[in-house]
Parts: sequence; structure tokens; C-alpha cells
Amino acid sequence: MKQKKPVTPAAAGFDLQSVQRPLTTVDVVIFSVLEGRLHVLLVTRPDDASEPFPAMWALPGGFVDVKKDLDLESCALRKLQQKTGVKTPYLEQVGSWGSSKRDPRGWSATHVYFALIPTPAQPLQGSNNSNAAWFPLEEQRVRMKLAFDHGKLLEAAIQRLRNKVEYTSLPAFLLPEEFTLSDLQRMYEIVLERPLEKSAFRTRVFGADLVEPVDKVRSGPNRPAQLYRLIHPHEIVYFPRTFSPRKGSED
Amino acid sequence: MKQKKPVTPAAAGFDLQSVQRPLTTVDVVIFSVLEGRLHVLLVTRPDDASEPFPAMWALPGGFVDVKKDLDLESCALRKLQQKTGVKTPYLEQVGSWGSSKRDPRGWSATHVYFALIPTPAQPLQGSNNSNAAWFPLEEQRVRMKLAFDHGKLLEAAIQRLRNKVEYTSLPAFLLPEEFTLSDLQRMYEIVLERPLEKSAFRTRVFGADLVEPVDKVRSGPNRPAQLYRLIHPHEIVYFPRTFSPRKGSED
DNA sequence: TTACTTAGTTGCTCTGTGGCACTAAGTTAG
DNA sequence: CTAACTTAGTGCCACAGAGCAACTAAGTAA
Repeated sequence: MKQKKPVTPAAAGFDLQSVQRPLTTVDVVIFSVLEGRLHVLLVTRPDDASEPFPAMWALPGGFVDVKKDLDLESCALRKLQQKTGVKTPYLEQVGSWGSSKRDPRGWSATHVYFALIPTPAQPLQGSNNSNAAWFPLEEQRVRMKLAFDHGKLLEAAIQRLRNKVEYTSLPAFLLPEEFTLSDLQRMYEIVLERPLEKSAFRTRVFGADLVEPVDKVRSGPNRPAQLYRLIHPHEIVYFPRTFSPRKGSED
Repeated sequence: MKQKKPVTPAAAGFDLQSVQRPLTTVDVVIFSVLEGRLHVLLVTRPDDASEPFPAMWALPGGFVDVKKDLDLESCALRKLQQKTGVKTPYLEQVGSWGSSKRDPRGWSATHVYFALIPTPAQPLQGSNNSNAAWFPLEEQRVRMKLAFDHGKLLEAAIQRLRNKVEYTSLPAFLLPEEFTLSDLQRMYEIVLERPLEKSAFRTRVFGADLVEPVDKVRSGPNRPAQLYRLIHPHEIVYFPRTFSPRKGSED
């Protein structure tokens, strides 16, 4: 509602202040693979009657801090770092959800990101995490009901993840720097919840120039496996899609 | 910053009011095909020195109206309806962009949607549209610089559109209810900016149960063409992706 | 030395698509 | 009436990648 009717400077300023602004939050869906299953990190809401959804499990997140956060992504990174200590995972925006009803405190919009981090060595190495825990995903959900519309947000993030895994190198970000091809295949299978063909998988991966061998092998109780690392550790690789699979020469 | 330190009701209420809230807007990238090229609808900013980017071209959009808008999507639909008169196009969220710097008036976050509408009969049949116009896209951009970061938003929307066209039925929404297969193929070719193979295209479309023939043909100076319509006019169809082409039985 | 396990390869079949030539069905020009 | 033209729609072959399965490779453990 601003169209073409000329506004005086005073009126415009007044308008900006008086217009009710929605609450703005960022929520982060943090995925990792533990014990062979996809998990998501959740935190408990403060156990205080004045807060909405007290003591319930929720996605880590909170209000954008106009003073601290330069932009939405750094806000998401900040919240992720607070909870996990991880600095540079894979981070991607899922989308935003806003309505008058999703937060009892008023009209609110949240910007949702998802992050992929390698299986953490310690359960949780962040600072104050007594109230955070990993939950396994079953049927695209966690077992209990989450605060706000976080159940819906989580489902959307999983959907996005699983969809994108079909044609990208995303699962590589669930692994440490060096990994075997079987490791990588296992990550795909865990996320997709279906087995993949070994040979087809390998042709795909090699054909995409995704990994390069390092001069090491992983030894175990059986045949040692070649270790690989990502050629471009911070780039996501798209496998050729439908329509014109001819060549990998799409932009 | 809310963690587990117990907050008193008073404190929480105070916090909510005093915390500076970012500005919240919605912008819509409206695509249509005119004269065989992909166009986008832009509007001019008010020509008033007190407004940011006066008189520049920008994406249609504006502040979320906490009173009027139930949620983000209906806000986008409202803005779209204002500008084009179209009621039920294809509408999809592209994502959100927020930072301290993108709007000189302060920290702001915008939620970006894109819409596909059939080629409009009249240039613009919306209400007050003296300040709106269609611009052709060249090299993923429009010719001039846009207000705010709208150039970036527009590029992101185009990117999303072109990507998704590779494996979905999106271009069908650029056509009227009834169309020929050549019409449909042409839409794909216009968006993708490359020719497609006729026979491969047809097998794809038919294989996906996307269209059904209507009992009419389009006559012209040459062989008449069978007319089709969408089997599910409001659903987007995904063509089978890579990895597991086995059936169209993905969720 | 044998059994077992996981790593990695090879070869076959099957399917969807790219490429291209062909047929079909209308109009317009002579 | 026929030939030329244009667009609609089909048929056929080749090829690349996926599914499938068997095979080889290289280690450990009994």
C-alpha cells in the first residue's frame, strides 16, 4: 500500500515507525548422521510460563539481532556455532514461513536454514548445551510434537534434503574431510533410505569429478579402501539432470 | 540469546517490545512470455525524495500488512492481484533475503516469490498500473539497474525457474488452459533458451501423465494440432530424475 | 591354508533419450 | 487438380547410464 500517491517526507517517516512490524526469527535444522541414522539437533524451550511452548523441544533459533547480525545467513551461522561449535558446515536456506498465527506473541516470520555437519566426535561440544540433543528421524519426522510450527519446518527441510541428495553431492558434507567411496555411498543410502548400486554409484561420482584420491588407504579387518577428499571442498556438485543428460556441460 | 536463563514474564514482555524488529516485505517476480520471450513485470518506485530509490524500477512488492495479510503467501497473492488482476497463477517461494544494508531505512528482510502467468491478453489489466510494465529478460537480467537488491533477487528467481524447468512441468503455467504440444515445447525452449528434440519431448510429456487431449484441434494454415489440457491443473509434475529413474513412484 | 569380509571391476541387459528421417494433414499458389 | 510449403506427429537406430550379478582383490582371523 504505497503505490503512486505522493507521500511527504514526514508522512513516510511516520508510516515506517507506526506500521506494525512482524517478529523476525531464524531457525536452523542441523542434520548429522549418528549410529547409521539421520539425526537432527533440537533444543528445549525455556521452562517458563511466560514463554510460548515452555519446555517443549524446538529447532535451534531465535530472533534476528539487528545489532549483531549483518544478514540472515550470518545469523544462522551464529546460532549454529552456539549450539554445535561447528564453524563451516554446509548451510542452505530452505525458505521462510510467516503468518499471524504461528507465534502466540504476534505476527511472525521465520527464515529457515538447514546445515549438514560431519558426525560429531563428542555428543555436543558447544558451549551451553545441557538443553540440546540429537534425535533420530523416522518417517520424515521426530517422535514428539515440536514447538511452534517447527514440525512443519523440519519436514520441509528433510524433504529438501532428500530431494536434493538425488542429484547433488550433499551427503559428502556429512563426512569428515577424508572418506572412502563406501562411506560416501553409505551416507547417500542413509539419507535416501534405500540401497544404491555400487558400480553405478562409483561411475556417477567419478564422472562428476567430485573427489580425488589422497595417498592413503583405510585399513581394517578386510581389504583396505582408498581414501578420497572433495576436489572443491566448499562447492556442491550437481549430477546431470533429466532432459539433456548429454555431457556434463550445463552451466 | 534466550537460552535457559529463566526470564520473568515482565522481562520477557519488555524484551519483545524493546527489541528492534527488522522491516518485513514481500516481493514478487512475475514471469510471463510475450512475443516469444520471457518477460518480468516491474513497477516504478514513487518519485519522492523521501523514499529510497525514487522513480527507479523495482519488483512489485512492499511491506507485510500485519492487519490484512494472514500469511506470507496470501500477501504475495495480494500484491500479484493488485498488479495483474490474475487470481490463481503458479506461485512459489524463492527464498528470503535480509540484511542491515539492503534497505536504507534499516535492517530489512524480504520474502521473494515468483509467479507464472499466461500471456496476458491486454498489456496490463490490473487496477492502478500506470507505473507497471513488462521487461524482457536478457542474459538472466533486465537491462537497467533495479532498486534495492532487486537485481539479485530477480536473478535468483530466474535461476530457480530455469533450473526447475529442466525437470518439472512449470512452463505449462505460462500457457492458457488449452494448448498444443508444440505450444508447450515452445515455452520450454523460451525459458531454457535452447531447442529441444520434438520426439523426446513428447515421450517425456506423455510418459508423465501431464496432459490429456481435449476433443478439439487448433487449425491454421497447416496441419491442425491436437489440443491438450493439464490433467491436474494446479499441480506441478516432476519428471523422473537421475539416480533412480525406476517409475515415477517418488513421493 | 582356509574362511570371511569388504573393496573394487567387468560384462550383460534394459530403458530413456538424442538425433534424424520419415509420414500426415492441412493451406496456398499455380 | 496438383505441387509446394508448413507444421504435426511417428518410427527407428545408437548410445549412455542404471540395474543386476558375478567376478577378482586384499586384507584379517581361526
